[in-house]
Parts: sequence; C-alpha cells; structure tokens
Amino acid sequence: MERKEISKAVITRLPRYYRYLDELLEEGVERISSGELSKRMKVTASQIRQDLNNFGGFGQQGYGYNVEYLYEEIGKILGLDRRHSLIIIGSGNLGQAIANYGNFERRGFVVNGMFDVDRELIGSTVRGIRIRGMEELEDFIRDNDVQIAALTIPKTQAPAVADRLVAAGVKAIWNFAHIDLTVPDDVVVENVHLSESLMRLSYLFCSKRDGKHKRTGGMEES
Amino acid sequence: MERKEISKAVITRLPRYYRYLDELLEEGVERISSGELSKRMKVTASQIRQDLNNFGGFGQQGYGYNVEYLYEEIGKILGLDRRHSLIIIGSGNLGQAIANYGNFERRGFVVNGMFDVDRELIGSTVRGIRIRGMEELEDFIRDNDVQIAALTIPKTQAPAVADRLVAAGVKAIWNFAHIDLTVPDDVVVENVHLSESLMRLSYLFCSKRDGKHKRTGGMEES
DNA sequence: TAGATTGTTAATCGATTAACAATC
DNA sequence: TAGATTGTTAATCGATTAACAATC
Repeated sequence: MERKEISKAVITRLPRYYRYLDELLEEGVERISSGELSKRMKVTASQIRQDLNNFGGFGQQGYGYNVEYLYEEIGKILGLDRRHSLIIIGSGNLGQAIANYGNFERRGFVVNGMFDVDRELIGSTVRGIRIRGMEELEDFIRDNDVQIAALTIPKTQAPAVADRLVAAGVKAIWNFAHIDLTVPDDVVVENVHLSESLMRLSYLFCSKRDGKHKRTGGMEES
Repeated sequence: MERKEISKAVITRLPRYYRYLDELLEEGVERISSGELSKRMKVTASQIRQDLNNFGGFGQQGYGYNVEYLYEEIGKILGLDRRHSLIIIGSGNLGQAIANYGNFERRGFVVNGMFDVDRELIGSTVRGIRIRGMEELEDFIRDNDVQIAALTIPKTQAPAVADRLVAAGVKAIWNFAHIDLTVPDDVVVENVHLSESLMRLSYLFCSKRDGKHKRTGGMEES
C-alpha cells in the first residue's frame, strides 16, 4: 500500500508545525484552528490544511485541531515515537555541541557513541559519552544497532568516512561537512552546510542594503 | 534602478554553485559549460543558465563559462568581496565551533567578538577572541561596526537578545536558537534549526524504511 | 439547529525544464 | 566557416492559494 509521494517542501514544514504545537501545548492551548495557527506561523491556513491532509484528516469540521493529538500524530510521522541511536563522527566543538544538546534525547535521538582521529580526545567523555578511535567504528555500529551518524569532520575526510558508514550498514547520515556525499539509494542524507547558510545571510544583507530588491509593501523605514 | 526580485530558491543554490566552482578552480579547470556542470551538480543545465542569468550574462556562446570569472562574480553577488565583522552571542560549543571555523574568515567573515552570560567563560579566549559579558554588547557593536550577529543561545533568551541586537543597529542575525525571531523589515534573519534538520532526516529515514514512498527510479537524495 | 471550520477540488501562481535563435 | 553553447522565450510541471461543499 503506497502513499502519494510527499514533496520536499511539505517535509521541511512538518518540524516547524511540530515546534509550534509544542509551544501551544506548553501554553495549555487545547485546540486550534488552521486560521489561528496560520496567524501565529505566518503561513496561509490553506497551506496548513493541505500539508496535514497529505497524511490524513487530523481535524474536525467546526472545531479545528486538537493540539495534543495533532502534536502526537506529527511526531509519529516524523518518527519521533521511536528511539534512534546516533553516533557522532568528529568530536570537535560541533560534534560536542550536538552531543550536549539534551533536547535531541527528548525526541528519541540518543547519542551513544562519539569518534575522532585525535589521540588527545580519544578516551575522554562528553556528557558521559566516550570518544573512541576510528578503528572501533565498524564494530561499534554492528554491536549497537546504530541508525544515524552525524558527520562533523572536515570535508576532505567526509566521503571516505561516509563510505565506511554505508558499508557498515548506517542508513541515515546527518552531514555537516561542506561537500555533497554520494550514497546508495537506500541511504538518506540531510545536509547542514553552515557556510552556505552564512553566504545566504550575506546575500540577503548586502542586497537589502544596496537596494537591489523591490520594496514589497508599505512597512516603515527605521 | 531596480533589479527583478530574486527567488529564494535561486539564492539557496548560489552558494552551492560557488562551492563547485571553487572545487573546479582547485582542480585547475579553466572553463566549464552548463552541461558539464549540470552533470557534476546533478541539476539541469537549464536551471544553471536560468539562475545565472538572473544576475547577468557570465558566459560566452560556444565556449561556456570561465571558471575563475564566474567564481569571482558569484562571490560578489553573495557579498564575499567585502569584509563582514561578526559577533557570536553564546560561547558554548556551538559558538566556539563557529569561532574556530577558519574558512569563514577566508570568505570575509571575521569574528571579532564573543559574548556569554557565564562568568566562568567571560575573560577567556577562543582562537584569540575574547569572550565578553553581555553588558558590553551595545558598546561593542557601536565601536566595532558589527554587521552580523550569530545567536547560539537557548531559545528562551533569544528573542530578548535579538531585540537588543536590533536596537544596537545589527542588520543581520544568524539564528541558531529554536525559535522564530520577529525583527523589523530592514533586518535579515537566516535560521539554522538543527533539531528541525534532524527531524527531517528522521522522517526520510523512517519513510524510506517503512516504504511509504513511491520509488521514483534511481533518484538521489542530496 | 446555526456557526464554524475542515477536507478537498479548482484556480492561480511561480519555478523548472525544454527548445531554439543568437552568436562566439 | 561549422560546431558548440549560451541567453532567453515558450511549455510544462508542481506548489500555493482560493473557494466551497461537507460535516461536526
């Protein structure tokens, strides 16, 4: 039984819905209409309803959406109802930042291994997680049912390490290296290219300052 | 004299072109056609030509594009021909990771200040950059012509700090906090929401494993 | 019930791809 | 020149928005 292919744009928006629903939960809001949510999130109500209806009808006519139910359902769609074991390859600042971010664990992403090539780092621990040498990688993956690997290493080493991960059976790579990885069809890659993000910011900043953009609306000048 | 508004999709692709051109330069490739580049980058040649022609005609019929020239021109479009002074608010692992990433400096992004609320961090240095207390923020921005601020602090503090940045004249915020910032029209924000990225990866991983997706035939994830 | 709001179809808009004349 | 490849217009495709009947 096949569902319709979900567009990348929709997938990108799902975690944002999830975040706003989490906020609503914390505020103690029990139900919300697509119209109210659209105001908060600054997207159209149509888009919210269209997006959600890719996965099923979670609302009720005349009522709206139950916040807790919708939150749970989107969580399931995103796979947050399961435990994912995660390793981090590259235990520098960025790798440690990820290891230290406690909220990932709340969402089911449990870091249970860190790796590095640096002999000075190997053996020490971050948040109780031991940093291991790269020679332990394959055994560790096989012994610990590792599903996701975060790659926080220089781009020169990234393709070779990605190949090792794939060969060892990892099916999801969270890639922070500034290079595009080539992987088999059954492996998914999510890129976080910080330098590209910063260049985007630079473009927006410069083009706004230099007035390359059309003014789009009657907002005030400061 | 106003240019046509450039779509967000195009802006997102520009840094990727820039990265591939950099690689070509390092390989010593002098010229490249949209067709060759399209094979490398796994996008259509049409898209490359359309994207570039938003900014001008950088190629030559029958020849293609001069790699160095195109690289320089895209760099100018992205604002990489100028020096941007950058501060980092939040000097934890993530802030330090950014401070330590030397390649940003190569692109004109110079980190000249770091801040934190933690008394233990204040006064120490990262890569020669001193970590200061938040009470110095406004004066530092005014005295150092700060253009970009990276926000690597918890989401609870982010909106208040963003307001201070805006009030002090910062026009570009690189936001790593898991919250959407509200800023005036003349301020640009680029978000890096790591938890959303990880959820996206989780979705892709789960939906592929559970076979929710149609096979589309040999397409690659990037 | 009457009012509200969904789920879903139809209309619009924008982005991508294809095609080809211009031209190096 | 002839061949190659751009710049650009036209065609297609997909995503967003609008509209409204269904229904709680």
